[in-house]
Formats: sequence, C-alpha cells, structure tokens
Amino acid sequence: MPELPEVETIKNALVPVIVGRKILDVITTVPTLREPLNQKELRKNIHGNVLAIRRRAKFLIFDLPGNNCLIAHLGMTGSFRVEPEKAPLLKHDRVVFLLDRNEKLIYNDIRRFGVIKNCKLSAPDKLPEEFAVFGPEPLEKNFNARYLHEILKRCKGPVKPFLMRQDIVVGVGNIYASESLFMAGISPLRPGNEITLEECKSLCDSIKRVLRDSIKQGGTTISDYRKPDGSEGKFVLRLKVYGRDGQECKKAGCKGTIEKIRQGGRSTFYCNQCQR
DNA sequence: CCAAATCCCTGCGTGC
DNA sequence: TGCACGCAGGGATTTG
Repeated sequence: MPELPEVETIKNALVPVIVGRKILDVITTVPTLREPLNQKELRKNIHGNVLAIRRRAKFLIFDLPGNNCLIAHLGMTGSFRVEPEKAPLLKHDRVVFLLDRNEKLIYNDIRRFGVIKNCKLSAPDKLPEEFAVFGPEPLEKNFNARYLHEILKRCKGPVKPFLMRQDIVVGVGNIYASESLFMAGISPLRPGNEITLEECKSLCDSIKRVLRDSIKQGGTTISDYRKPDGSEGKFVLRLKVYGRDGQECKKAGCKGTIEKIRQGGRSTFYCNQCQR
C-alpha cells in the first residue's frame, strides 16, 4: 500500500525525529521478512549517527557513518514509530533500533512483505547498486511525455500494469496508477503502443499532479497505512475511482459508472464513460 | 523476449 | 458461532 506519497510522508515525519540521533543496537524478532533478516550483519553495520534519511522509489535510505546505510522497504503493511525504550512491543513489531536518549525506532510489518537490510555505498550520497534497475522518479524532469511515449510504444499490452513497473517509473502503485489514468481520461485497457505523445503528456502531468496532491494530504490511508505519529493520510477523501466500483463518476457532467476489473492480478478502477 | 500467473504473508469481510 | 474462502497488493519468481 505505501506508494511514493506514503513513503515520502513517512520520510518527512522521520527526518526531524531521527536525523542526528544515534543508533546503538538492532534487535530482530523474526528470522525473515520478504528477505532473511540478518541480525548479525545489522548489529555490526547499523550503528552510529543517522546522517540523513533519503527516499528513492518506495525505499527509505538511512545514511550512517562509514558509507553504511540502512535500506527499508515497507511492502504492503510496514510502518515506523518511535517509542520510549521501555514501552512494550506490539504484535508484528519485527525490527527494533535502540536509539540514544532512551528511545527506540520500531519497524512493524503485519504481512512481512517489507525489507530491512544494510548496504555499503560506494560513496556518501550515492545510491545502493541494486537501485540501478529503477526508472526515473515521477516528480523529476526526466520523467516526461517524450520519455513515457518512447517506453510505451514498445508496450503492446494494456497500459495500466506498465505504470506500476518500477523499471519504467518508480513509486506508482495500484492506487495512483488508477487515479492518474482517470485524471488523464485514458482507459486502463488501452494498449500502451496506441497512446499518443499528446496523451502521454496528459498522463505524465496527471501522475505528477496526483502524487504531489497526495503528498500534500499526507498520503492515502486505506487500512493499515499510518504516518509515524499514528495519524491517517487524508488523500483517501480525494480518490476518484479507487475503491468506488458501482458508484457514479465524480467528473462534472459525466454520467458514467466506476467499474472494477482485474489486470495483472490487481484490481483496476476506471470510469466506463470518460476514460477512453 | 515479453507478459501473465503464482507465491510470499496476515487480517478482515462474506457466505454457508 | 465457526469455518472456508476470497481479497488486499509490492515485487520476486515461475510459467506460458
């Protein structure tokens, strides 16, 4: 569930609380998340001052001394919170980072689809080598109509699943893919290679607007997602199609109905009238 | 080579 | 009330 706006919101909340603090120790409570949790490796490398917290794609990067960093991916149900050292652990608390000033940073993940690991960077400010496969950040200038058109013209299948591919553009998940296509008035069923440069411009702009608007609202809370302070993101109130199957289209003057279909094993929501 | 299907995991809602 | 089942979806892996 956490897509780019949710991860960005979490980063923004963690920066003032965590940057400059010292990690003293790491405790794991389960052997694996999506990948095995290597407690030995984590304890050895994840310690010292947190120099910065960055986001790339749906990953958080906690920069540490010695070009070490902690990589965190929240999967579907991951969350972070800060508590006093003595506070009891809750169900599904998977990794605990002991901090200075008698506090701890806790990673909770019901379904264990997340990733917590350490990584050595080639230089400060560099990204982990495994991130080389990622496409552009959707809010950066190198994600634009010309780029998207160039990619999509090689995509024969329906456009929507391609928007969720992290090697094409990062950070767009199931919710924002549906919402962006609605805003652009493009059907999720349209073959990628039939989408014109002009439509790519519209789609590109829509992706940027939807993501920026959601970040402003603190992300989308559907069920599990919470900001680190426990509050909910407000973008759910602005969703136009996601989760609205059977309801009226919200576009002014449109008499369409929101449909729900399955694409690539995921639900897609779209208006049967104003998305062509 | 590309795309669709499957799997990982837990909680929740539904129908019988 | 309880149980079986489907669904939620990020992403790696498998299958077609």
